[in-house]
Amino acid sequence: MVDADKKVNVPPNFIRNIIIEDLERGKNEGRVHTRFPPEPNGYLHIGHAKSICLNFGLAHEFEGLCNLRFDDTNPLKEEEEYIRAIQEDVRWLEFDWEDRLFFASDYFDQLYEWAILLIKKGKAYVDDLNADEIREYRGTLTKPGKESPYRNRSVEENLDLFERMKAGEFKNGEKVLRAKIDMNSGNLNMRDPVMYRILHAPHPRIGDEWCIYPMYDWAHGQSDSIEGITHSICTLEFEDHRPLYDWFIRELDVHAPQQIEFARLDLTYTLLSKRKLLKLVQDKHVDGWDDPRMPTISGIRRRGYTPAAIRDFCERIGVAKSNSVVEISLLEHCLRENLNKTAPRVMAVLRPLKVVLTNYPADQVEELDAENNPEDPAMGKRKIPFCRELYIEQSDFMEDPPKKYFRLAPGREVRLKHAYIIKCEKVLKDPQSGEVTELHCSFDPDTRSGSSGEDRKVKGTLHWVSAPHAIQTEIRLYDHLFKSPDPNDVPEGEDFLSNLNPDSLEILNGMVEPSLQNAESGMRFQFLRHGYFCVDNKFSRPGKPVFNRTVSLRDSWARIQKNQNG
RNA sequence: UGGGGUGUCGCCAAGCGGUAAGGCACCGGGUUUUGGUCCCGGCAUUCGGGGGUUCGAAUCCUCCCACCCCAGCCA
Repeated sequence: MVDADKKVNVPPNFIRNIIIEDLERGKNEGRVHTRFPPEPNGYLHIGHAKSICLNFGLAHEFEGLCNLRFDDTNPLKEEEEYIRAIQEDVRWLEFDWEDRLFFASDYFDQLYEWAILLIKKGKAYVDDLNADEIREYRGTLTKPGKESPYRNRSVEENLDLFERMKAGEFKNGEKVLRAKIDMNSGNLNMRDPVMYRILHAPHPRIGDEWCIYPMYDWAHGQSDSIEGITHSICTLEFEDHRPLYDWFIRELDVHAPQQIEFARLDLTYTLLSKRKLLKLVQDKHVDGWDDPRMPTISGIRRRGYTPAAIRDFCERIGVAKSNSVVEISLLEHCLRENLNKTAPRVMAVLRPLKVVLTNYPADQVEELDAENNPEDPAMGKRKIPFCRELYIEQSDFMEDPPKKYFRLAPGREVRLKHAYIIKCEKVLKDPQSGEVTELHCSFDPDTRSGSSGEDRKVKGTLHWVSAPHAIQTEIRLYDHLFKSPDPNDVPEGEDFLSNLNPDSLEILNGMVEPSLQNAESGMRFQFLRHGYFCVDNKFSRPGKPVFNRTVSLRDSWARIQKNQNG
């Protein structure tokens, strides 16, 4: 039974429609079984999240199953570390493969037997051509290929040679096993594709057992078949490979999964190529795979993104076949929407400006009530200290303010959030630089929040912290890693590195309210009027949190200024 | 005429012969002790282009155009 509630919440897409049709026709005995098949050669990124959400989401929606399978057919590029990290990331996104963790390497024996079967059927042969020769013989996009001189060896000879390949009698590159299909096909994948290559290299998971390794094209479809996968969902570039996968399945006469291709995710201001992300890591342009500016799952996790926001995003972008580039603003919208409801509000001053309340008793400290989240009263209240000396944001004061500036200026009044209305009486400056160093203000004792005088209205409300109680904290402001919406859009002769945003990280020494003293790694907050921040899981120490800006709040004042300045 | 795909608002994306959903972005207005949130309103006479079929076409036919993928013993 398919849950009707689940159905209405999920927007329609063509893959879902295909599955619904299949189910109506009773295909696959009504089963839906998908899989997420990463290669453990790098960290997962937001593009993989789209595939994860699709595969696990569809399985969940139709009461089916989704496997996690590592396509570990190339020991030269794959590592144990990636296998570990990928599982952590999928789990963090809150998907569960239960006991169905598989590896293509689980199937190497079966694949080997099937290869022998194809040899016996005269559908595969051992080729002595080297890599360059194979390329030459393959022909070009517009020119048909030529048959290898070794193409018509006897079954017996092929069997013997293939066995000796496995036994380690030949060096890397000396021989390959190829499928015998059609050197004239317009589809290059059908021009006798390589099934096995010789690689005298240990496999990160199964060690030295093999010195011949199956190619992805030979391993992938059969792995899906073995697992009883009903819908093999993959990206567009494999569309051309489908006829080959179908050919193998037909020759082997085994369960046929249905491959369906969709367009991979592309995002503005970011790069989603494993190769390029690896380069950023290796060349130290970022602080590892989990740098908060990276689009990797581990990076955005460290940045403070929530699994719910990512899942919501993956649902909203839809699934289709046209190449598309999604604006990063949609991701940020999903994040803000989620964090708005869940993140407790606190006050933090990023760039402090001292304020002295001249008519407030020097030795007095008040404990004021502050709601933790106006969106959710159940989150309760906390106490914040208030006294004669405070810090406000430098940008919340201007000596000569422009029109529509609602903040503090000489002679003007503002409300301090959860506290009193204050009035700027005097501006102190550095005689040398002319820089504003301190403000002397008066406060109106009748206007305390929660008191009868609180309904007096002023234009602006500022956040603040009590100077003697505030905790000095490192605050890291992150921005897009690239300054161009399309990082690959560069002048002739340059590469994406020239589009790196030099201002993607700004480290500040801010002042935060005392309740944040013991905030634990990973905790998320809204810094009032600034944005959402989380406690960094790498640089924080007990009692000494470091905050990452996850995403800023929407800033309509910035927009007004921008429009005013043309 | 190498093969395989895709073209609906600035960005995604529904739609599958009955007269263009929705989200993001953007622009107005209201509420607000976050210039946040929330609320209300605006935003494609038109679906890559030309022909055709039909009472009726984004949806069917036809020709054309643009863009993406494929020549790894990578995945």
